[in-house]
Amino acid sequence: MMTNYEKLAELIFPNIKETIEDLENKYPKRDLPEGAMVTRFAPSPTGFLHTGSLFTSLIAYRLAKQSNGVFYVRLEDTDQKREVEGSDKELITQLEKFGIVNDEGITSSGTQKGNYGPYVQSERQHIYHVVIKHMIKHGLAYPCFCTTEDLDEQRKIQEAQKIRPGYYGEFAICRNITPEEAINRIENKEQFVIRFKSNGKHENYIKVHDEIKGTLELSENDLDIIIMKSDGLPTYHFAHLVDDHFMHTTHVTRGEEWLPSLPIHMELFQSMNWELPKYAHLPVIMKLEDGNRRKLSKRKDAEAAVSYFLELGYPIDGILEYLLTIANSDFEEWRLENPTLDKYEFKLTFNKMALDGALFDLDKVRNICKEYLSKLTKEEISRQVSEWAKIHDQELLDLINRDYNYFMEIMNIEREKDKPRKDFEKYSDVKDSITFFYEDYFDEVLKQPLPFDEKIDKEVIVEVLKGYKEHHNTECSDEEWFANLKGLATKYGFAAVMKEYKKNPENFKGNIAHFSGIIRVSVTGRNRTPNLYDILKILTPKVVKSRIDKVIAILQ
RNA sequence: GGCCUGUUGGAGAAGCGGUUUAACUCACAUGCCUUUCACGCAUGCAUUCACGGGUUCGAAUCCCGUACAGGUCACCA
Repeated sequence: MMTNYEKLAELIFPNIKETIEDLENKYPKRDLPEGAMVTRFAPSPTGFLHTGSLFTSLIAYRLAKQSNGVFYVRLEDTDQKREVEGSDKELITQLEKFGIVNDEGITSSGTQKGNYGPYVQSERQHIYHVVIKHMIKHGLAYPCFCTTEDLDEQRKIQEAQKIRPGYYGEFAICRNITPEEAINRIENKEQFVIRFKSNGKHENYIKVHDEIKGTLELSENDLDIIIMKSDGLPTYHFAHLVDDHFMHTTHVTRGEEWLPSLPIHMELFQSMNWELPKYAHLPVIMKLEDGNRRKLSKRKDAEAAVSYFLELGYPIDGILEYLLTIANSDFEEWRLENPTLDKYEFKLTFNKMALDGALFDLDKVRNICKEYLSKLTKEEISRQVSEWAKIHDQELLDLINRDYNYFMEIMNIEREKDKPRKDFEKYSDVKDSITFFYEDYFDEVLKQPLPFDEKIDKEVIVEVLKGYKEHHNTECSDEEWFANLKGLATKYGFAAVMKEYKKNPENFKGNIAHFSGIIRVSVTGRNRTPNLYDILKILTPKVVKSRIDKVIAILQ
C-alpha cells in the first residue's frame, strides 16, 4: 500500500527507478590511504579563469596531492542563463597551464575522466532526481507552487514589518499542502519547485567547524530552501549535498562567501544521514580602491583574469609562488631557507591560512617573478621566452629564431652566477632589452640622436671612438679589458679612478664612467645596459667596429 | 537593516598573557659600493598593535562596548 507521499513522488518522478542504495553501490567509498584528502574545484562556466579561482584551485589541488588524495574538477552548470559557451574548456586549459591537472572530472578536450561521474551537473539530473524522489517519499521535501511574484510580495511584507525575510515557518505556505492537494495541482499542470522541509529553529545556535576559521556559532537553518528549480535542475545547495556525498569529497574548499550557508548544508547532510565533509572557507583576494577593500573584480581589474599574466608573460612559477605566499604565511620564510627546493616540497596547512583576504600585491608578484627568472639557466629562460613568444609576440619570435644560440648568449649575460641580473619580471620585458643586438634594429636606433652625456664635446667623442676602435679587444678577461679601457681613458684625459675625478673634476675631460659611456652609447644606442664587456664580446669585433664607424660618420 | 567574520607599519604578515625597546618579505627613503644599469651591503620607516573601558603585578595577546571594513540574506553559484 503506497502512502500519499509515495504517490506524490511517483507522480513527479515516474521514470526514476533507482534508489539511494543503488547510487551508494555505484559510487562506493574511495579506496585511499589514511589521511588522503579528496578535494575539488567546482567552477561555473561563466567566463574565463579568475585569479581568485586559480588561488582556490591551487590550494585544493595541493591539499589533495600532498596527502596522496584525489583532486577533481566538477562543472557547476545549473544556471543556463549565465553560461558562457566554451568557457569550461578554457578554464581547464588555463588551469593546466599552471600545472594544476585534475585526476578526475572534465578535461580540456571536452571529455570526462574518473569513476564518480558524470562531472558536469547538467548531466547528473538523474542522480539528483533519485535523491529528491527519496526525500519526497520520506516527507523531507515538498513541491512548492508559489510564483516569483508571490515570493516577492511576501518578501516586501516581511521587510515592511521588519521580520527576517525568507521562506520559513508560517511563511512557508506550501509546506502545509497535503500530498493529495499537491497531486491535484501537479495534475492540473501547475508549475512548481521542490523545497527542502527544514526542521531547524532560527533561535537555536549550532556550533559549526571550519578548518581555517575554527569553531563558530551560527543560527540553525530554518529556511525551506529550493533544492530543485522549476526547470528540474538542482540549486547549488542541493547539488553540493548530492555531488560531494557521492563523489566522496573529504574537504570542501570554497570561497568564504559560502560560510553563511553552512547551516543549510549541515541540515541537508543531516537529513540524509550522510557524513558531513570538512569545510575550509578560503579568504578571497582583495583589491584596494578609494581606501576600501573589495573583491578583485574581473570587470574592473585586469589582474583579476589569469589571462592577463599569461599575455604579459609573467612566469607561471612566479605567479604560483606568489599565490603560495598568500595561501600560507610561512611559505615565504620557508622559501628563504630553501631557495632551491621545488615549491611543492612545501606542505600547505590550514592553520597558516589567513582569516581574511589579502590585497593583491602586484609589486610583490613582480619581485617574485624577477627573482625566479634571474635564477634560471640560459637554456631554461631562452626556452620559456621563446615558448611565450610563439603565442604572444611574433616579432620577438622571429628575432629569436634568426640565431637561437646568439639569443641564448644574450640571455646569458650576467646570468648563471652568484648575483645574477634581475631585470626581467616577465617575458614581454625581453624584447626591448635585446633588440640592439640585431643590426637592423640598431640602424633604426641611429636615426635618433644618441643619448651621449652632454658634458662631453662631440669632438672628444669622435676622438675617443677612433682611439677605442684601434685598441678594441675582448680576447681577454673582463678585468683585463677594463684595465685596458682605464689606460685608454687616462691617455685621452679622462680620470680612470672615480675618487680622483671627484677631488678635481676640472683637471679631467671626464671620468671613467663618461669614457665607458661613450663606448656604451655608440655600440648599444642607450646609456643603461648590462655589463659592457659581455655585450661587446657577443657583438663580435667586426660588428663593434662597424657600429663605431657608423656613429663617427653621423657625428662628423 | 538582521546575522556572521575581521581590524598589527604603504602591502603581505609573525606574535596568541611576561627576554617584543613588535620578527620576516615586498614597497619606499637615505647612504656605501660601483664604468652606466642591474645587483649587493648598511641604515631608516608601528614608542605601538582601530578606538574606549575592564580583568591582571603585567595585554598586541583575555573580556565588554564603539567605530570601520568585508561577507550574506535569489527558481546565482
